[in-house]
Amino acid sequence: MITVAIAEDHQALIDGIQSYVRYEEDIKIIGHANNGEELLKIVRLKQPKVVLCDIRMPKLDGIEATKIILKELPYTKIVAFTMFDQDEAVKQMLGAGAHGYILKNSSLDVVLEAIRVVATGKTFYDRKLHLPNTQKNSSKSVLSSREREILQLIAKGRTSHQISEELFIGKSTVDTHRKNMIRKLGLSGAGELLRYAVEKKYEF
Amino acid sequence: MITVAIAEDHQALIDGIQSYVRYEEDIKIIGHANNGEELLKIVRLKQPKVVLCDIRMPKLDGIEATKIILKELPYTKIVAFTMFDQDEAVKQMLGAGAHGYILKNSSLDVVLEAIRVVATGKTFYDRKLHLPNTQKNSSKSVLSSREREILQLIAKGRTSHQISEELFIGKSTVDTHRKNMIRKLGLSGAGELLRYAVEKKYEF
DNA sequence: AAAAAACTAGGGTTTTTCCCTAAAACTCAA
DNA sequence: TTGAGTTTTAGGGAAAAACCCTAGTTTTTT
Repeated sequence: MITVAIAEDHQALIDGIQSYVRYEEDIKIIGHANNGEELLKIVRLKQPKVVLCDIRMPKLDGIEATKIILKELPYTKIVAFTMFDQDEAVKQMLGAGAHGYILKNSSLDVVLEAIRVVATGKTFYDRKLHLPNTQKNSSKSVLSSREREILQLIAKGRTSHQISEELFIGKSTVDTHRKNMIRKLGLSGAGELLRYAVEKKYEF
Repeated sequence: MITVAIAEDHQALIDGIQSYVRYEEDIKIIGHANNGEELLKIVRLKQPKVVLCDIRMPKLDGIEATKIILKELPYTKIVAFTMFDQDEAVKQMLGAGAHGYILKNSSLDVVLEAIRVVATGKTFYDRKLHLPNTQKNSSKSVLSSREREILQLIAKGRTSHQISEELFIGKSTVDTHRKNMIRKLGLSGAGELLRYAVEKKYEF
């Protein structure tokens, strides 16, 4: 029997998972929390084999919670369950010691699979995830890494001139990158690119 | 029998809801989509009585989708189902004609309740929601309604010139509004305003 | 080694924003 | 109802930013 605790901001999703798991004979959900602090209490008390854990949570986020849990109870297996498919989020969560990483836009079957896999001591990464191998993926993306770097700054509302100063390159260079990105992405104008940049930060 | 379509970015949540609703005799989920465009197709084809709709979705957001659906099929009841408990999101969704608004951190029982209530023609607002007093809030807002209207268009990446044509006013007028908003919000430059506009649309 | 892609950049043109000023319309309270 | 304050409207010119064309250098891929 695999005992599981869920930490998840959205009660609706917890309810859904519980309903879905109810008739699985090998998995039992022994507790759930809506924030990181609650999760810690539950884990200390009930010592689940697997923790399913959102990254964005009130009070204590999933990354910090993971570190604390693994320090206190190193045999706990932790699966990150989140909407973020971003370099930083994945990197930090894995850095904290998570054993699996699945995305909320995957089906609940993937969740069950992940729980079963990490329970055996193996790791599990969502097939939709495209960035643990940071090297290869950067080349597959439409935008080059330099372009993405510049896009990050554009997303903050910076102008080409400001960006050129931050990156120690010429304004014209930033302009060129900007132009290329607009072309690659099929956009028209600086405004649309900025909009794209801000929205894509959260990986729609 | 209440027929329901779900539009939701996160497949995991759709699976959960479907599992949860399976044994409810009066509610039947006849389709689900992971983005706004898919939702439109399903709604046109199957004409559900109730649509459960996330705000943030790829391709077409919940607000735009709601407007389109209600124009084509005015008897459809739409419930916004989202993580955002923010003025702007609620206001816009209700402005688009939504009949209910529930939060993802409420339990799935609330979802069922909302579906049943709006199906009878009534409206349903999550108890956790704390801003239906639209009058007071809009006057309390820093920006005037015209300014917010323009900010909407700025958020789409439009230039002052484009906005002036859409609103049938002079470019200089849009410029002035833009300048006043930058001042009121304590920002510097068009880029930061655009960033603000895109982010604050859903108040992340 | 050649080809392709990425990164760099200058200079000139066009577009957009920014700034100052100001009038008409509307709002709300004295 | 008068008057002060706010909102919406707008012009013209200066400044800034973006856009376009071209092109050399470096890096990566084939």
